[in-house]
Amino acid sequence: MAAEEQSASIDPNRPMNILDALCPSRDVLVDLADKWVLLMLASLRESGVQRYSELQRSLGGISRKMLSQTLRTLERDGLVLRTVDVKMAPPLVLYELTELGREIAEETRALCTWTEKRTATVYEARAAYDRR
Amino acid sequence: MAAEEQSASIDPNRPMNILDALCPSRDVLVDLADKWVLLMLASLRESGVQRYSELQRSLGGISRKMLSQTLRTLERDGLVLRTVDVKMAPPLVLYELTELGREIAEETRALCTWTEKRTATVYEARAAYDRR
DNA sequence: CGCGAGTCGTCTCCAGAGGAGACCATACCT
DNA sequence: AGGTATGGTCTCCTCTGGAGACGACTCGCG
Repeated sequence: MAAEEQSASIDPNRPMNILDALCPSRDVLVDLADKWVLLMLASLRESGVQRYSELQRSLGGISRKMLSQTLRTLERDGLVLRTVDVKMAPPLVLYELTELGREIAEETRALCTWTEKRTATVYEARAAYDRR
Repeated sequence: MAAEEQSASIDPNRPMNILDALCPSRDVLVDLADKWVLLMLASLRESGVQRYSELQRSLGGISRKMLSQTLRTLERDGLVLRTVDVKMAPPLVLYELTELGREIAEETRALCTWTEKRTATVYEARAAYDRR
């Protein structure tokens, strides 16, 4: 563990401010502001519950390493619930959003739909920029 | 430029799907799903227009390198407008959101406010996870 | 019965991204 | 003259992310 600049503990009197590098909320944002996290939230929001390998096929292009890592981050943050059925072999592992996870997945939905809707516009802007 | 798996050109017939690694929209999402991008959108949304050094002070903890890099990405994507006043010395450089940028900054607002509101809950979830 | 395939991961290796800090030209303030 | 500010770029160096191997187990197929 590095002696890096660590966010202070939560002080109910000081308002949360994402722009402040030392605010605890910055720490949470860092977890969320990630390609795989947003895609995972989207996939689990649509499908309800998925197993490990289903998620891998669903999130096109994700490696097993990032799949495990992202799932554990979200599980630790209380956004994803992991359930193992030990009776099965190979074990059946299921992932689904918690109530908190469903909340944030709802908030990030707009980001995804905007992206899909505006992709063509962004592509045109890029082409125009590159032409200069 | 690597011969990496590149997103295909835009086909109006095929619907956009962020979960597809080859869909052009994935490419746009990758630009947006970034800590500094979300913070920059938030800062410019609040302040309207800011100069380079103001932005650096506003986005707590950002390095000049990432500031320049993020600004150029957003400018290329058509989300940020850069204006230079050459008459000034040292030159006055201003950054502001374009119309497209204001659109996406509006969509990401919910993500930021949710984060600030739910930070305490996430911190509790992390503590509970780490205790096990 | 042996073989390939599927499940749910972990481990190692390597290239690339991100952060820290130096450097630069210019101009203003004291 | 020296310190400060502006808007960057450039060079390190570390850390992260992706590719791919490996593992233990079980099922279906021929």
